Amino acid sequence: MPELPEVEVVRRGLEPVIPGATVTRVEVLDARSLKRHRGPVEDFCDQLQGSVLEMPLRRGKFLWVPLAGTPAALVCHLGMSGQVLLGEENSDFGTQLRIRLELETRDGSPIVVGFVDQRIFGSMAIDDLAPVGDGHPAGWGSADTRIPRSVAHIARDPLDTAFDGEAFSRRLRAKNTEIKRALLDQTLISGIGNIYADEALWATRLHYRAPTARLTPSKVRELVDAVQQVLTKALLEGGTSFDQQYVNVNGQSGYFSHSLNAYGRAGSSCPRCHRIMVREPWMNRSSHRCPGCQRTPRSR
DNA sequence: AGCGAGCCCTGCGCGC
DNA sequence: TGCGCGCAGGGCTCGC
Repeated sequence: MPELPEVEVVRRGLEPVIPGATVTRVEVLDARSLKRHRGPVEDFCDQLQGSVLEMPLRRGKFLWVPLAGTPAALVCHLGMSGQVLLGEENSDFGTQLRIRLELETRDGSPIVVGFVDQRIFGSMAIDDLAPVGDGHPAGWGSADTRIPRSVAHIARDPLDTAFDGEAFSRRLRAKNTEIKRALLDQTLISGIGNIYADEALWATRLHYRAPTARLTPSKVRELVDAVQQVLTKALLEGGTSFDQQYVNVNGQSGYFSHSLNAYGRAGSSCPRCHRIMVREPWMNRSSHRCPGCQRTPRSR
């Protein structure tokens, strides 16, 4: 479940059960899901085993859970197809289960966390926590001002209370690149992926190749507003799911796919101007736009 | 600095 | 039925 709303849905699902829980057993079924863990599999297991978990935090698409009384956290990225599922001792998480954690919650009940990942682009890791530079909470979820080393380069996301829209605008307009590239640059603004980039660009009538240097401050403000709106709405609807691949911690799909205006709508008419929308190859992926209201920018 | 390509992977739906 | 192809919501590294 890759973009910000989907990851936040997962974080919220973990919120009621994770804080205060003790890890009683760690099972790594596929070591490839630890590719970002610096160290051997045993080291990951040993560090987690017996740890008490704190409130999960999220910045952009990264999720982490500080380990109580230590300067370390369990870091999780879902990649393209990762899921974090809650279950019981006898729950069947299927053949794509990569990591299994048995916990005892703070009220003493047993619970199992399954990390399921079809494509194994996602990962779990134990990583060191270091203070963020600005003194604000490091992410969404708790007041903790420490961030995992491997997440420190990720910019604050547009739903973060410490997100600085003016600073983003300045950095964006100073760049010599195209707007969709910039929206997907997680070191500039985080949490946005292919779906919500296409949605925000449609909402503001911008072509994905529009040069960032030509955007006015007010256009950037409009774009940031659109991004915040689409992420917030998607979150309220439980995220975007096209299939069983993208689900919350209970395996349920979100409803936002019904609200998409651009992504996946090639061949359908634009909800605004009724021209037929197109899908175009872009950066080994796809971009969706309306040829009527998102005109090709003049060449530089 | 920015960009394109390639890589990490599995599985689905499609056309032949 | 089977095969090959293109496709999929991410991120990182490399060489130019």
